[in-house]
Amino acid sequence: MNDYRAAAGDLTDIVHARAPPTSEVEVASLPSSSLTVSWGDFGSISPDTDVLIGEDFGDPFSEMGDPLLCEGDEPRPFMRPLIAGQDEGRKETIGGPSPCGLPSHMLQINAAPSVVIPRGDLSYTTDTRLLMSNVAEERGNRGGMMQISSPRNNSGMKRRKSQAKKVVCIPVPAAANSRPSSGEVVPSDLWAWRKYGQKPIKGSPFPRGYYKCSSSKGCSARKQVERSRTDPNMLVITYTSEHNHPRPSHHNALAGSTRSTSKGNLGSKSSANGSRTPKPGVVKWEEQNRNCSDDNLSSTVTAAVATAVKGEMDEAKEKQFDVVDPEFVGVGLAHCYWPSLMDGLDHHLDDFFADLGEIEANPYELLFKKGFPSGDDRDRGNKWVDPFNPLDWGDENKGAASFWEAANNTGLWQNPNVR
DNA sequence: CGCCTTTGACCGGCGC
DNA sequence: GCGCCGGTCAAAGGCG
Repeated sequence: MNDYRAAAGDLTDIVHARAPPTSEVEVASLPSSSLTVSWGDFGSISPDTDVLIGEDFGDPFSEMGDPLLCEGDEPRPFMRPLIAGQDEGRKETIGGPSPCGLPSHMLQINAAPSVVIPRGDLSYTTDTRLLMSNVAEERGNRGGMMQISSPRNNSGMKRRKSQAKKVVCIPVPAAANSRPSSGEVVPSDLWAWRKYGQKPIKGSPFPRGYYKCSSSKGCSARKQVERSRTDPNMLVITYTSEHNHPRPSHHNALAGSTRSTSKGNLGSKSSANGSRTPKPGVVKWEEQNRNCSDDNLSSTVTAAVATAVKGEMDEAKEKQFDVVDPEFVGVGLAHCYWPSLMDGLDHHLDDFFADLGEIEANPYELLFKKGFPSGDDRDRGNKWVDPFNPLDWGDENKGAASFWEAANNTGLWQNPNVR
């Protein structure tokens, strides 16, 4: 049994562990009620159970309910904050079906230091040095029981700036993986972001993209998007600073958001790496409705905006990282809202996002695609589909279809405020 | 023309 | 003090 140590104390630090199908987690001492454990079904990330342990990612689930909490469900014990003096010693089993009965599952634990001690094949403490050493051992070893994604957070490394951060981990839309090293699709929220930099990150085969809010001049909101260094199927989005302006309306957001083109090869330096991606938001409704009958369409599920970050999937493959099933469709609350948006979609959008609140680092806002055009697809001029148009949910999207089938079967139309 | 991405340069924090 | 590294800037060029 490996004894992995999860350091805590930095918002940006997330321990991403791959657990065996069934593991037992014991709640250890609780210094506060800061621990929440949430089920999250993120689609076909892996056949195994994933475990996310980190400290205070900004608690993206806190106000909106758990994304996998089924409608009508009472908050489950593992979905509420654990309470000191009450939950110590309580054990939870990681594994088996998710609460909503969907096939794969991920358990995310937002943990304060020293509060979770997975048992069985998992073990966490807060010993930073051990974390570091195990990171080195485990990197690239998918056969291990777990992987730790970020060695950065430890008491020995100070943050440059004390900034509030929200970190969200989401699965990489599948077609981004199928896309050769040309680029990586980043699901977007409805803020408008302008990419202002990209840097290779030491220890990771994937670069990190830097984005500024372009909705309003002077807005200091930024986000960083990178792939998890240990699980290339995961995107880690780090939000810093707050928006100093209201959330843009849907259309405004799209208008000011990431540029894109349907041309696969522009012959420019930017196209040389194939990183430009179509922007679904600029596709007119009429086009979308036409496209939904296009069998060749690699359509989008929900992405309002897609931006591109140069990826290194080939390199990842060489390192034997898993590449997710191209049929993968991310599962987030946004999906669960679609049925209610079927009628008068435009009219309801404002309410929709108003309901979502102001939590920008929120998985519900993560808008996934139902497949992404490969370079060839883009060359053929295939359009991306507006996720806000339910008619764009074509049958060819098996991943989305399976999701919706499962969701229908399990009553997954959720109210994110149910908790 | 405005906004976008790309990308090399630059800057500052940090470890040695 | 030096080098590494992450984060940001800004020029260049493309797109609508």
